[in-house]
Amino acid sequence: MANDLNLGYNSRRIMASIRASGSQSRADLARSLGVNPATVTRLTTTMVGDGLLTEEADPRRQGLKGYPAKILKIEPTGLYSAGVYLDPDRIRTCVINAAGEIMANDELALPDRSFQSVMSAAAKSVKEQINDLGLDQNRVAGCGVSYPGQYTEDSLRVQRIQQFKDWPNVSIEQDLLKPYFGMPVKHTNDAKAACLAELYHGVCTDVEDFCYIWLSYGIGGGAVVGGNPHLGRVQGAGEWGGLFPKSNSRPSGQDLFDTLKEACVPIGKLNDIGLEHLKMPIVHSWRERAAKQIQWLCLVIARTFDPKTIVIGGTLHPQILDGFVDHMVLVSVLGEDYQHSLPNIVRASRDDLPELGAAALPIHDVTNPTAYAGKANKGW
Amino acid sequence: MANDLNLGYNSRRIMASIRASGSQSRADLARSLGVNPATVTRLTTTMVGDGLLTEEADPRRQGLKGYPAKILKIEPTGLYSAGVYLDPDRIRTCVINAAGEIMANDELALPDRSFQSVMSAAAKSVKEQINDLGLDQNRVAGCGVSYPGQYTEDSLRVQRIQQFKDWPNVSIEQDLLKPYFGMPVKHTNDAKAACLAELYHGVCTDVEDFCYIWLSYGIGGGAVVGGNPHLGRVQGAGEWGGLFPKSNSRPSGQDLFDTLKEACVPIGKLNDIGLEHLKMPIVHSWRERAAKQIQWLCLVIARTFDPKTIVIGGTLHPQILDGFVDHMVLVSVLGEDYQHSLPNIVRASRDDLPELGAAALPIHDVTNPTAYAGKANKGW
DNA sequence: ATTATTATCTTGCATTATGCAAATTAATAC
DNA sequence: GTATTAATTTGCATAATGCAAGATAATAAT
Repeated sequence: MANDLNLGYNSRRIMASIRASGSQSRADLARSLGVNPATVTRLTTTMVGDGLLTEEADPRRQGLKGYPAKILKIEPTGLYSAGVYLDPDRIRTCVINAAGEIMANDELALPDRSFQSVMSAAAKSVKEQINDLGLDQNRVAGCGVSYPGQYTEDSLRVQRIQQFKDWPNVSIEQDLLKPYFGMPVKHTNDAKAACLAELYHGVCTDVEDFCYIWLSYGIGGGAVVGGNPHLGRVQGAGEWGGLFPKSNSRPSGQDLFDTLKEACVPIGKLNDIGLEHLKMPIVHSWRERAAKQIQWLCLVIARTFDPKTIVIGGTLHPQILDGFVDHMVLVSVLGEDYQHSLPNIVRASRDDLPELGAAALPIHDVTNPTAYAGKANKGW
Repeated sequence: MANDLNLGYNSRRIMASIRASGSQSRADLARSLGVNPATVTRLTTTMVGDGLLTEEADPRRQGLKGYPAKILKIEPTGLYSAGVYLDPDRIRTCVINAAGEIMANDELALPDRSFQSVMSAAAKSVKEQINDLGLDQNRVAGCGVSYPGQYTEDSLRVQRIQQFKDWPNVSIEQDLLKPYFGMPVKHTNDAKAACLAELYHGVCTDVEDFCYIWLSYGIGGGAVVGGNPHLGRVQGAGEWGGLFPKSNSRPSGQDLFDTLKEACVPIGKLNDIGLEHLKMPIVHSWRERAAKQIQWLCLVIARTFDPKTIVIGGTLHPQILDGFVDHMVLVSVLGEDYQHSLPNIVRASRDDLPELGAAALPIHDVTNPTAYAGKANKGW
């Protein structure tokens, strides 16, 4: 399957419903999706046969009348996906299963920054993992690639990433990447990948509309509308960083980095920030100021996208990110004139592994109803 | 038809394609929609038979080889829709055809502000127009209702409008309005209705993703994502007004109104602003300041939704709105650190008739693919 | 003038996905 | 042991589409 795996629209809706609402009986699925029970039976029997779903007894249905429902759950071993995260100075790779569990992962130094070297090294690592795990390549949905940085606008609809300026323009249409990996490859930036990680394996599996605030060296993010990542005209949707002009202080990791440097507290990189730094007054006041800026950003998000949930995550020290969420939870009014209750503001759960979101990209392509690109003959 | 009119998914896609790209041959439709020519033939023949589409000779195809294509256009008389706009002190109603032409309209004073009186009066006016035009009720898709104001959050998902505080909570689910009109009724606020007017009969018929800045007494707006209005958690998506705290000066009609009042230039209502006011220095400086605020808003929109187009419209004096657009066109850089070209920023074309957008609501429901709610069995 | 070429449109047949209704199944309730 | 109940399955009908061959109406070539 996988590469020949071509799930129909309602099969994808079944996958989405189980991911969002958990394991369900066929009857439940039929009710919630508004399709005939017979249809669910037919679709799920092939899906169970293909190893995508598993049947098990319903523990909750003890003592009730009627035919005991058989519960359908997503079979972790039914589908796998590979993920690659490209740091400026290293490559992280992984293979995940359908449950979002890391089956294997690896970290390697960048050979050099040429497109060929980077992609060859990444592909080699991924292929090794698939081999070592003894996976059938047909069960691997594809490989996702993510990287830090925003997109720059070019002629045509081609994008380029700042960290790798000498790369050929990697377009979504012309697949430059597939030759390296020998399977479908999709790519996006780290923040948008983090979005997908939460949508598929994190705190937003049951949320149709949410926004993600991704705090790393820069301030990135993304928006999911109707269960689908919304990218925008120049792939700039949800790139909140631009709301904080670089000439001012801003709630970014680079800003904290610079603040520490000015205060003569030398750190090599963001990850070097430890508990001893968090206790420092200068960091404390930075966190207080940044929290207020994040609050303003949440207000802007609430007034633009008005999402159900706002997720905060990134590579900043977890305690700093936790602090931002705590700040928002303590706030009773989001901002001036904001008459509503706060949207649900939560901490990201899968921002520790940036390659996980990348790996979710092919899964999305293969199993999400909104990504369905088959013949369009919806209903009658 | 109409009330029994139940267009399938691909039939709706055909309507959408013709609306967006203009009259097309069946072959063009088949190519652009990615469906078989035979399918287009079958669907369009019934649609022509139902009077939704008309066939005509293709003038451009003179002198070319091959079977001369027959061009399909939307038949204006194939579908009608009624619209109601509720001002705080008057009711405006209209009936439009499928081409968005006003077939009849009316303006009446509010009898009183009770729900019953307002709805009865509006329904009576609409029914009279349908009768006078001699329309088959089955050709009327329904009635749309719009009104100024934002939604307030209530328990459950019920909304209420400030101007009509004593109204029963009008939910989208439980249809309180249908009994008055005897046909399907949908409602939304004036800004979101204006969005639809541009999407169906204005400057955004070919734009999948756009944002609308609606300037009236207040600052409203909306966002269309993937050809569908995005509403948000508390129907607050695109309500940009909240980005300008009321404690400060803001680019709203009320703010201009107050500015004039302070300068001892008494006007009764927004519509009283005439050319003589536009020449005044105080208005000039207000416009300059407001234009900068609108520019900032465009920057925020570009950094959140990143839409293809931003539409500016409303009930402010047209020259003021034109001025905002002109300001944006002259600006070469949208804002600090904004590296991209500007989104397309245009003047609304259908903001003169607020009831028009309301009338587009039922048309959207009946003909838009994204609003298709039939059995979900998209493709194989 | 006739034939070839071309592109659009249409029709017959096969296929896919689904709904409906009746039948089957496995539990509890009486 | 029989009735009731709810989930699931199966047989049959139906809707929507694709494919391929054919019909149609124009221009181009001979």
